[in-house]
Amino acid sequence: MHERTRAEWRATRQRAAVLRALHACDTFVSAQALHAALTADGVTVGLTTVYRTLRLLEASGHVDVVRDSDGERLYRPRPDDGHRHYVVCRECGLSLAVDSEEVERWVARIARDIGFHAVDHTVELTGVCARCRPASGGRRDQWSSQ
Amino acid sequence: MHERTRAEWRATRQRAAVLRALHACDTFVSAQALHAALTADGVTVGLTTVYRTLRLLEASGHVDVVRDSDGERLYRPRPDDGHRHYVVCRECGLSLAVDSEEVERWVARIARDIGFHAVDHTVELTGVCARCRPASGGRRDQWSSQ
DNA sequence: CAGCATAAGACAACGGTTTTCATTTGCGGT
DNA sequence: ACCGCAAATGAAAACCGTTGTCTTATGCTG
Ligand SMILES: [Mn+2]
Ligand SMILES: [Mn+2]
Ligand SMILES: [Zn+2]
Ligand SMILES: [Zn+2]
Repeated sequence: MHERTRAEWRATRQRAAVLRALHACDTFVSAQALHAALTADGVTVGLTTVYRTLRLLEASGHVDVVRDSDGERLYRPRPDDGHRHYVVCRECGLSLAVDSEEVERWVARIARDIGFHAVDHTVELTGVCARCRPASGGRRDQWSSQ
Repeated sequence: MHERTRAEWRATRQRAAVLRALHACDTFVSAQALHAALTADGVTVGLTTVYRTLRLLEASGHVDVVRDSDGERLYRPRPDDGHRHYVVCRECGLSLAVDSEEVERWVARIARDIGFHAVDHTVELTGVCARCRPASGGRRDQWSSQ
C-alpha cells in the first residue's frame, strides 16, 4: 500500500512562459490578453494551455482573481504574504492594492458568528482614477420599487 | 427648443410580471430561473425580456446582483434602505444578509484616501451552511512562486 | 533508453448573455 | 376613439469567454 512519490506537476516550457508573462504584467490581465502578449513575444503557447495553467494557479492560490463587469476573469500574481484586495479603475484598468486588514477582521468575525464553514470572501473596489476624468450625466428613475 | 416630457419607461405586462416574480423570491435568482418560474406560472414572457428588465433594474439600482462561481448573475430586490451584503452557501444557495456597517465604513475611508471617483464595491461571502456538511480533502502544492 | 502518465494543442461544444430584426404595443397627441 | 410612432417584445442567431474532447507530444521515473 505504498503511496508513490507524489505526482507533481510537470515543468513545461509553456507553464514557465505563462508564469513569466504573468509576472511581467503590472495589472490584472485576462487569459486572452496573456496569450496575445505571449504570441506577440514569439512564444508559442496554446490558448487552452494558458487557461489551464491559470486555473491551476488559481486553485493553488498563486494568483488573485477578479472579474470585470463582463464576467471575464482577470489574474494577478498573489504576493507571498497572502492575498490582497484591489481598487481597479473602470476606465483604464489601473489597479492598486489597498490595506484590507479591517475587512479581513470583519470577514473572520462574520464567519465565526454565522455558523458557516470554509467561508471565503470577495472584496472588490472599482472606481475612476484621477487620470480618467468622469463626465457623467444625470439619470432619471422610474420604478417605485414593489 | 422645448424639452418634451421625459420618455419614461413603458409599463408593460411583462415588466410587471418580472418584478412580481422577483419579489416573490426569497433568495438570489438567475434570469433563467426567473423565466422558468414565470413560465411555470403560466405567464408568457420571453427570456430576452427577462434579461432586459433585470439589466434595467440593475442599472437603476433596484436589485442587488451577485455572481456565482460560474459567472452567472443572480438577482435580488434591494431593500429600500440601501444595499446589503450576503453570505451564500455554496452547496444549497441559502443566503443570509450580514451586518456590514464596518465594511461600509472601510470602503468609504479607502475611497476617500486613494483619490478615485465614484468608487463602487463588491463584497461577497460564500461558505457552507450548517446543513451542508463539508467533506474536504487535502491538497499539495508545487509552484514556488516567481 | 523505454514506458507511461501527464500535458499540449487544435477544434468543437457549452452556457449565459446580447444582438438582430420583424412584429406588437404602450402612450401621447389630436 | 383613433393615429402615429418610438419603444418594447420575442424567436432565433450571434457572441464570447471558457471548458471538454481527443490525438499527439513530451516530461519524468526507472
Ligand atoms: Mn481578503
Ligand atoms: Mn456595501
Ligand atoms: Zn483610470
Ligand atoms: Zn447550504
